[in-house]
Amino acid sequence: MPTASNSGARAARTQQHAARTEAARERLKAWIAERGLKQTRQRDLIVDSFFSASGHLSIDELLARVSLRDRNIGAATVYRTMKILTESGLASARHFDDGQTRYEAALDRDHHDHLICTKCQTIIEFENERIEELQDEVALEHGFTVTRHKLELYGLCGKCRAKSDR
Amino acid sequence: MPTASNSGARAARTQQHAARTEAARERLKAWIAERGLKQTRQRDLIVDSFFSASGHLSIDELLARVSLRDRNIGAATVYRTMKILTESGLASARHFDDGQTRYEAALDRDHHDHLICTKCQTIIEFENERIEELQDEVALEHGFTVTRHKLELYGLCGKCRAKSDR
DNA sequence: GACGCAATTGAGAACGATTCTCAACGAGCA
DNA sequence: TGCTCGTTGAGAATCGTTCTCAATTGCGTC
Ligand SMILES: [Zn+2]
Ligand SMILES: [Zn+2]
Ligand SMILES: [Zn+2]
Ligand SMILES: [Zn+2]
Repeated sequence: MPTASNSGARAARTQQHAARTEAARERLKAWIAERGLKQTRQRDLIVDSFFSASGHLSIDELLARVSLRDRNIGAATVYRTMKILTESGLASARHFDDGQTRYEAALDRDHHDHLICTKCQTIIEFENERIEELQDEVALEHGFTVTRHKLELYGLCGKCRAKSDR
Repeated sequence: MPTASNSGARAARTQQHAARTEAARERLKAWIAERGLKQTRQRDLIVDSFFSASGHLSIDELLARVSLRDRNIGAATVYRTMKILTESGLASARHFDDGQTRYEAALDRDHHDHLICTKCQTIIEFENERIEELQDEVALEHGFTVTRHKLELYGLCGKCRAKSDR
């Protein structure tokens, strides 16, 4: 039974990713056409690899996935494609404290912030409406108009703390 | 009268910086001695330049100040010295979204977060106890133990918004 | 004050992430 | 099918930062 429900969950996730990839490709196609750009085999492959993965991918990680399908795709193309995805609003770039830019799917996604385990690199997403409100209040008190913000909590996740407590 | 009060305020600030610089030098001396390191003319000059300035300095900005007093001090030495100040807890490194590390004095300073104007680069500091509490709550809900966090609000300050509204 | 040695320094090389350059290639359109 | 440009891959270039190394200099010891 656990096996069945696990594979069921996995199948659902896969299907969800497939739908998401599909939608992303549609939107990108339109965005690209609007500006007289071109759809290429490389871009399709990169976009596919990106949306069929989950989480917060670095260029290296994405390139690794892409290379499995076509080892001739260069890093520059991956950088260029992610820039396009970011500009079109389909992905968003995040700069955590590990030195490299990470990208996450932004398609129909709400705003959220992150909890990051400094030991195992697990990233957990959260939304807290009250914090968002307080941020606006703080900004207002200082005469600021906030256009974006970054809230990252770094620490140890439950598993890693358990290990280090031992 | 405004001139007098301005110069008075300036004098008070200068004096405050002088006291701060003094205290920092004391502490650094002890910290350095404890580990068998050495006090050098270059370090003294850099530490002096750093603490007598205010705000969030980049290495470039600090090096510029340092160079006014001794044009032979190399960038590597500034990097090395700021690393020591950071490790000793006298300064803290911040990574805003402009690509370079910025340092601020951390001597007897409470935790605070930042509001950053993306137009004129003004940085305003704030503390909000309620936000800090909510962060801990969020972390707890996810089984995390937070060791540090980053909260940065990017937007336009009052002045810059007024200009762009025109 | 001189001595010895480890710590420090400055200059430039090396680094890692990212962007740029450029010649070859290939989408999209007539 | 042929043209025109946008795109590609590889390597050079860039930028902030760290490393390397030979020369220098604190600083405890005599
Ligand atoms: Zn963890
Ligand atoms: Zn996320
Ligand atoms: Zn401003
Ligand atoms: Zn600050």
